[in-house]
Amino acid sequence: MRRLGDSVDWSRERFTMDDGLSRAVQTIFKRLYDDDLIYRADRIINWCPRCLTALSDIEVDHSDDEGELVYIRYGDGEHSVVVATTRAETMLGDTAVAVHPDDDRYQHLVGTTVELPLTSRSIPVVADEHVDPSFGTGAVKVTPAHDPNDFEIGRRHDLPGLSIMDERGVITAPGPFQGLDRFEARPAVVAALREEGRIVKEVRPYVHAVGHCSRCGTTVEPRQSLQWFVRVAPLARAAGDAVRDGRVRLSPPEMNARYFGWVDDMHDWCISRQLWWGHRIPVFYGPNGQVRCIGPDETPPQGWTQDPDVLDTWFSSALWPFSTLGWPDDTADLRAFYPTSVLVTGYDILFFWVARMMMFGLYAMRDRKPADAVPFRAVALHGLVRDAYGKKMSKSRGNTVDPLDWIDRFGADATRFTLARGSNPGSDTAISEDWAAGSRNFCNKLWNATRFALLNGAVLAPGGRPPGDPPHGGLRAPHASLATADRWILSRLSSVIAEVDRLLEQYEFGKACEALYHFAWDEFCDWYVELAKVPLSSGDARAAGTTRRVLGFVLDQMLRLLHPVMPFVTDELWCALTGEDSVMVAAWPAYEFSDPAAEADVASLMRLVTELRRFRSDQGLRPGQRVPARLAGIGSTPLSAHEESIRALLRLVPPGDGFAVSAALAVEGVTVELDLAGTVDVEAERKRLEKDLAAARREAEQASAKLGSVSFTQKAPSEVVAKTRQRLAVAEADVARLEGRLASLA
RNA sequence: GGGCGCAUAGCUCAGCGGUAGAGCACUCGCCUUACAAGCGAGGGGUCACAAGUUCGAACCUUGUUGCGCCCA
Repeated sequence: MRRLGDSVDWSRERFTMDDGLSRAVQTIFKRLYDDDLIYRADRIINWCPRCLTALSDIEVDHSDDEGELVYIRYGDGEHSVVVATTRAETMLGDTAVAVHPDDDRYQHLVGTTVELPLTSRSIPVVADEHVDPSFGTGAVKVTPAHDPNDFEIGRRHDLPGLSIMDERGVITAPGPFQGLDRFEARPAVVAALREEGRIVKEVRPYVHAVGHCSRCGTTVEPRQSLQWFVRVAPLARAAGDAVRDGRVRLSPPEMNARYFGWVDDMHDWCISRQLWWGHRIPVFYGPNGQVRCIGPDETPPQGWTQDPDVLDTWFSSALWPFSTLGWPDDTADLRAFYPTSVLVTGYDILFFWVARMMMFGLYAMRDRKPADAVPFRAVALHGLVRDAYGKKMSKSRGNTVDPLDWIDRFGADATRFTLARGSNPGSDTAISEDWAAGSRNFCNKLWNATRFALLNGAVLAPGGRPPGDPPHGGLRAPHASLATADRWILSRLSSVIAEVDRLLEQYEFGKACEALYHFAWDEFCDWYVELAKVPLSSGDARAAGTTRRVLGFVLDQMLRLLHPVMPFVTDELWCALTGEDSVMVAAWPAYEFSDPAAEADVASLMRLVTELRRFRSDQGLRPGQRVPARLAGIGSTPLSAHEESIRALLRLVPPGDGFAVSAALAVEGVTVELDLAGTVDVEAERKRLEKDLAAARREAEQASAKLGSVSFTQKAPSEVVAKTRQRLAVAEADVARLEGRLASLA
């Protein structure tokens, strides 16, 4: 972060295990406990037999794995039922068989008992609506101590839970399987059942979803145990409401659906972990079975013992927006900075972290007015960084990027700009060395542009004021001494400032970068700088002076705009340009100026120049070769003031003695007559004209087809119709001109 | 199994009712005095498929196919 130039207040670095944060954890735990929002209960939880700890729902990763589906017959003859299972060993803990109440196949069994194989037990058959009659045989084994759904069925039917496995996944049920690991017990149980002729069918491999510990990958084992929970219903509702009523804005808004889907249907949060690392649960047990939650300023009675479990790390992380500001004390920081303005984070932890910060923030600050209780007013969710082909980066794939390596090779600015440029809200970012190289090239471009400006005496008005007058306040109307090109670039600058402002406001960093990139490279460097060379070398001191001021001003503003995404180069260049201390403390651009006429004129100039360049290129003329030319009719066009610029950009020299027109092009109302010393490549020119003619004809056809439709002219908005008419007129004129030119070539 | 999203140029992505765009890659020509990590020009797309709505659809609706993500 430091090397990327992140401007953060390092003095506020915090760790969730710091004293202050621990105090916040204890405080909120006690409040929740006293409000009956934290409870301890015997529940089925996700258990990792390797980490030996409970896991919350979101710490379990599901994947489709190959397993087996085994059909087992319970009971005999009339009194038998076949159940299907992927975890055969759990049958040792079955305490019922369940069927759907409307399932005719099993009506006669409901209320009776069947014999459970391999044990000497008989278990009841119960009817439960949650059984899916279409899955397997429609009858399911019920293992309340080892399956969450079965646990619920057990609760509804008052079935006992029979625990047959210890915390390491080793069978504890007395008998031949005792002491076997769950994965050893599974085939052993199946073999024993087969021996007894109870296996009806075996499907192998059977692909089904299996939960894995997100920390170590071990297959999760549902386990009934005593754990601590947060009763989330009221907290989650408040967290959902804050987004629903607009107090917190998610960006992009498409994330709302996901967020609501989560908070509106959240299971109670299992917060106890059987790990040695973390905040310990502040609950103490007395010698006579007393239980008491101890607050941060209390001391537990002598001889009491603390609960051995620790809290889920997301519990303390959920307090981050206020625990870092000194809460529970009413500190100046808390008053000044809570609610925070915007949380920038990846969408992958919207649930882990964002939803929980919302719940705890709203709960902890519930004494404030609702608008100020939220932990942040906006959440800007960005995507994940992926490789050049959009694939997830992973060590095993070997497609990871070390940012420090890129910083060494391409520079911090290029690395940072690449990341910012690829950032579109809510979607992932593909990055590659090609992009980083492109960003580095852009840094070089800025460097060279600034070099050019300084070499040519670019200057800034005192205080970085814009060129032209009046010098202060309001919409500035540049002085009449400004050239069209100057007014054009200033007008464009103003538009870009407004656009970048708008985009940054919406966290559209990629689009903001793109806008700046094109302005800086295509408009400023490729056109303005080239146009500026004319007055700078003209010997007209006044014109040169104006150009120097505009050059300086635009560069100054541009570097300020680029500074957030390219901090180092822009600071270096800006200081060199302005002689000030740092662009970091310079004001954000707010320049406003609009000159549509200048924009139109320069657009016309660009079209003319581009067309002539195309001609030169097609004719195989070297870029540096000077060609005598006459710009006939330019006097009556808006380009009349720009003949010198046009000549400079196109290397056209005035016609001398013996000037002989060998080619003439009509563009933008000007007929450019060129003397190519008689060496016109007729074939190339014919090809060029034929291509243009085909395009013009296609254009004319499209437009006239539209206009020929009565429903179009009647129903389409009049401005669209007018525009189409104009398109047709232009296209037809082009067709006529090109046909004429082609005829004259023959 | 449920929900959400995406299919646009070789690659990565913008555009989201009115003439298909960018960066990179590619082709050609250039040491044109800020920049060869550059300059100029160019080629390349029935906007996944099929119906529908509309004067008009890459864009709206429905379905199909293929991918991705989240949750069971």
